[in-house]
Amino acid sequence: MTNKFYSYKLTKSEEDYLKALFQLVVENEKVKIGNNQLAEYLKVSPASANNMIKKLKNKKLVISEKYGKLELTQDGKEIAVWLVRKHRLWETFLYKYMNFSWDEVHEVAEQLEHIKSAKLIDELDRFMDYPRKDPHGDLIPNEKGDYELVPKTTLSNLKTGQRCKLIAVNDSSVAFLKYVSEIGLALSSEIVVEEIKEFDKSIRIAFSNKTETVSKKFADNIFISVL
Amino acid sequence: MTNKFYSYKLTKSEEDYLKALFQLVVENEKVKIGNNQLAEYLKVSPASANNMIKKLKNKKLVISEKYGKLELTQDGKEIAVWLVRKHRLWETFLYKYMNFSWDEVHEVAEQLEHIKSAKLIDELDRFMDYPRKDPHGDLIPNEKGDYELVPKTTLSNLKTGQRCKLIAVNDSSVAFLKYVSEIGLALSSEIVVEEIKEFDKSIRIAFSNKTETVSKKFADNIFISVL
DNA sequence: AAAACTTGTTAGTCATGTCTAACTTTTTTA
DNA sequence: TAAAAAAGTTAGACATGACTAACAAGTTTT
Repeated sequence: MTNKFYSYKLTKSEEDYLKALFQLVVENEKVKIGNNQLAEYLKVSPASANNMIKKLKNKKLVISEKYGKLELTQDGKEIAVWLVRKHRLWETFLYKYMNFSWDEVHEVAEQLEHIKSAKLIDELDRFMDYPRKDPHGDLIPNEKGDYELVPKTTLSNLKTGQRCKLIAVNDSSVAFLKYVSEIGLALSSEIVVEEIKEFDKSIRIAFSNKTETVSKKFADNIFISVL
Repeated sequence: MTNKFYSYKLTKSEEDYLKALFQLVVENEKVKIGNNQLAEYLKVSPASANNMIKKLKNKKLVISEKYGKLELTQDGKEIAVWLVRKHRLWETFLYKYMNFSWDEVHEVAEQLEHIKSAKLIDELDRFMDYPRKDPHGDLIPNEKGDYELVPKTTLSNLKTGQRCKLIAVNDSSVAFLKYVSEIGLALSSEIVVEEIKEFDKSIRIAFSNKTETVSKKFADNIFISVL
């Protein structure tokens, strides 16, 4: 309750848009994020996104000029980080205590992140002994709102012969997460790039004594650190 | 997810109305619950309640004739019990693991009970080792939807000299719950009725080596079993 | 630089759920 | 039992947040 951001009294939708903007603008470090990209990301029409952006501009959480790129204000950014923190703490809780699998946590955490109670989040953090990473390998911002961006390279950026370690996955698609765990990849898996097919840039990778061929699209969503 | 009631795809509001109806019609065993009582309970206008009742009648969750009393169908009742189960499990979780006090649990549980995930509730139940009572002393319906009503007598029904044990409190007002814990009453407290004032039916009670005088309204919200 | 394409905006509609004000029906009470 | 009070209903307005369709502004392409 005694969280400065609750004075904004945002709706669930407004929160969704702020978090989406943060993930597009800040986490992906894209140069320019426009209205239509935001709409596509949130699976709404461009008109809906435009409409919401107006509201968030009135509330001084978003800045943009007409026909210009979208940006978050300092407050907008802080609220978004707070939402990311809540999302990741809930994911960790579901995974570690509620027996949820990798691919099940996201959907329920999307609901739980909108629960309004600063105390609940602080206590959840304490209860889990202040975890630093969520089940997908992403860093959890602390209670002061400090966030760190892991410089993320994707598997698709590697050359033949390189070795790497899986540090995170893009968690936005259940189908993708299912696929990842089905073929046996997990956090910290060591992967060797055996071959990159000229034709469609699909990649043959080796890990834990097996070999799999994955598409470029798949590899785009696997974040790794080069070994 | 694999809960039969999710096929109804109810909104948060629809769920609130169903739960309210259950608590008025079934738990309080009132003979007749009308539209305006429902409205008052939910703190909405009679028009709003009327509007929602129409929707729930279309969905075959509520039955009533024009100008007649309100009732839940079997499905309506089962959904409401499921909501009560979720609410009470979350209250228990907040109280036992998140260091929430008696008077803090209700508000947050009101939000948490709308989270859609049957798995989460089952796991939460398992995690807490299948608790039977919530922090206010109310019984938690099991996963099959069996619910038990504790025959509730209120403190205000006792005569001078009678002894009783506090088994539950009405959890609908934070101010009330705060008052209860401030004067030192808790679940299982033994109370003796020392005197009932003729003038306003206020009651002097003795418990844990102290004496307090409480109003009739207060005593109406304290549920006890006679010793 | 004009045409074509992409992106952003506006106008108008719809569903949900709230409200007030006015009206009708039922119940109470004098 | 007839008037008054209480309870229930309807009509119409509003806010939120989604949509489609049409249009305007920027960006490429040729």
